[in-house]
Amino acid sequence: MLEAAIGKMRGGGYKATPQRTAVLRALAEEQHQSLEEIRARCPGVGLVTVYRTLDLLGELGIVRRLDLGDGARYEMAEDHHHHAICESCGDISEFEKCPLDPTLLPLEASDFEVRSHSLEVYGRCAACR
Amino acid sequence: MLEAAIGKMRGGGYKATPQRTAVLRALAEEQHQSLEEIRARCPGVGLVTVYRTLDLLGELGIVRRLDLGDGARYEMAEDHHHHAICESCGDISEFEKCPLDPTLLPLEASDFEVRSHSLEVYGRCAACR
DNA sequence: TCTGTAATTGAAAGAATTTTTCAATTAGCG
DNA sequence: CGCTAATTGAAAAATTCTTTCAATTACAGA
Repeated sequence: MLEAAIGKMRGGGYKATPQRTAVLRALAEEQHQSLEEIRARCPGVGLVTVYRTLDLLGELGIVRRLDLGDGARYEMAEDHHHHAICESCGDISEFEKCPLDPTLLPLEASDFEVRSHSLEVYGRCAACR
Repeated sequence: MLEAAIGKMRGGGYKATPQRTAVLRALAEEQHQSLEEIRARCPGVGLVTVYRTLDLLGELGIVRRLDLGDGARYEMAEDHHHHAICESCGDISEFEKCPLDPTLLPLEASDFEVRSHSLEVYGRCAACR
């Protein structure tokens, strides 16, 4: 999985530096991390490099940036999924099954070409009820 | 509409100051404004007061904060709607018809109590195609 | 394997955004 | 109309992200 990402970098003409792979490894350890959480997992890498690597991985489609109300978070893009955010404890969980009904999308009719979408569900998780 | 919001403020024990109503009026003029756009519409109101008013209106459910990738934006909560964001020109349009199929939501089964959701659709608008 | 070079790194400075502090002002109750 | 707790805003601080630039390094080609 990391190999695939590293290949994508090299394929794009970018160097696979130790710093970049360290950030990648950090991202692979847990989803939805804040910048400081990522930084804590790759202590040797400078702040600026982390930012730049996240940008690069974002452009390559390897990483996605989230903004769920409490600042920026980052996750490996991997498979299509959505987020369920508990308003009580802040826990973020993922679900794969996409509840979007494409036939209900009125946008194509209005000449808007849909490329992607993101869906966030807010509520209370099992533990908090 | 502004009256309703002002009533909600007073009902919550908050004062309806000229600054707060000025921010409300600014918000009513256009959806998805950045902080500076809002500020430009109520020049007499101090920066801190704008931030605090947006917080307050958010707590009261009158205003919603968005984060669509280019920093914070604010909109009157009003009716349930979603956003279509053009990746080319950045234009944000709204659509009311919710394409969520509730029967596909697998969350209730996992004891997650859904309270609300937000859906953003990314792509290219008619003008940019 | 070695070398040259363009890409990359990171410290420091800067910019942008949001929050805190606190003294002065004011909305609205009685 | 006066009192008081809530509100305001200027200044300073905190936080978050970006730019700059000299030093370092990955890796393509010899």
